[in-house]
Amino acid sequence: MDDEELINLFRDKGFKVTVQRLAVCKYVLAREDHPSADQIYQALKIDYPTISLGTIYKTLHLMEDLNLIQELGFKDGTIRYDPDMELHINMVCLKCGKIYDYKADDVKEFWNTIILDTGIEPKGQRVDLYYVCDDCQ
Amino acid sequence: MDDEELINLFRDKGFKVTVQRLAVCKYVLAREDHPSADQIYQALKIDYPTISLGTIYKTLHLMEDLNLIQELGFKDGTIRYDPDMELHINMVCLKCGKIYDYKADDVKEFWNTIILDTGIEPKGQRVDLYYVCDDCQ
DNA sequence: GTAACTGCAAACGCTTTGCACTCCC
DNA sequence: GGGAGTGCAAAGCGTTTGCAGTTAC
Repeated sequence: MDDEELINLFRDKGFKVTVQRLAVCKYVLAREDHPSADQIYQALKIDYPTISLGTIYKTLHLMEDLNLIQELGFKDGTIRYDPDMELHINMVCLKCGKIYDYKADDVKEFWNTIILDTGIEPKGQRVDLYYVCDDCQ
Repeated sequence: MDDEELINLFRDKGFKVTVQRLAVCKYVLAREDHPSADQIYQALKIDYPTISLGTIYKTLHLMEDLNLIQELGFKDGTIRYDPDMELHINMVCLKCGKIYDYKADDVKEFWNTIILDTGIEPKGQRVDLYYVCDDCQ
C-alpha cells in the first residue's frame, strides 16, 4: 500500500491526513516483525522528535478499525501489531520475541474445513506457533 | 485430575500443598470458560475470604510452570487461563468474551502438517477463532 | 473558521514485588 | 525449627483519557 492509497483511504473514511498518521501507518505496514507500540515510538522519535505515544496508540486503533492491522495480545501483557491481514501463522520466538509470518495454503484449507464443520461465521482468527528461532538456539 | 494427583504433583516437584493452591488449581482445572485472574479471585473469595489476588497470580504462574494451564493474552490487555493443554481451537465470542474449546482431529492433522513442512520443533501453539456466540446474536 | 488531531501529563487497570506473618513438612 | 507460602499494600508498566493548543481542510 503506497502513500497515495493510504491518503485516499483516510480521506474516503473522513479522517484527516497528518504527518504523524502517515508515519505510523507506513512504518507498521512496512515492518514484518510485528512491533510493539513502544518500538514504533522509539523508531519514529528519530525523524519526528515531538511525536507522542498517545498519538501512536490512537493511530494504531484507527488502523485496526480500518482493517489495516490486527492487534495480538501476549501473556506478558504486551500488544504487538500485525500488518498481515491474510490467513497466516505467527511464528513466535520464545527467547527474543521476534515474530514472523508463515503463509501456506494449508492454513487456508484448515480454516475452510473448520468453518464448514462448525457452521460459524468467523469475525477473525489467529494462529500462533511458539518455538526458538535459529538465532536463539 | 483429582485432589490426590494434584497433591502428589506438588510434592514431587518440591512445592508445598496449601489450601489456597489446591483451591485455585481445582477451580481453574474444572472451568471450561478460561477465567481471568479476577474472576477466579471473585469466585474463591466466597469460600476463602482472606485469599489474595497475589496468591492467585503466583499459583497461576506455578500452574503454567507445571504445564497444567496455558496463559492466553488478548488485545484488551487481559489474560485468560486455559486448562486444556491438548490441541484445540479457542472459540472466542467478541461480545461477551466467553471462550470455549473446539476439539477436532483436523486441528491435530493441521499442526502435524505445519510441523512437517517447517521442520520446526514447537514449544506450544495457540489457535483462536473470533465470532459472535448464539447468546449474543 | 472549525472540527479533528496532537502532545503532554495525569489517570487507569492489571500484574508484580517486598516484606512481615503464618503454616506446611 | 526453618523455609516456603500467604496476604497486604505499594510499586510497576503498558495503555487510555482529558484537555489546551495546533493543524488540516
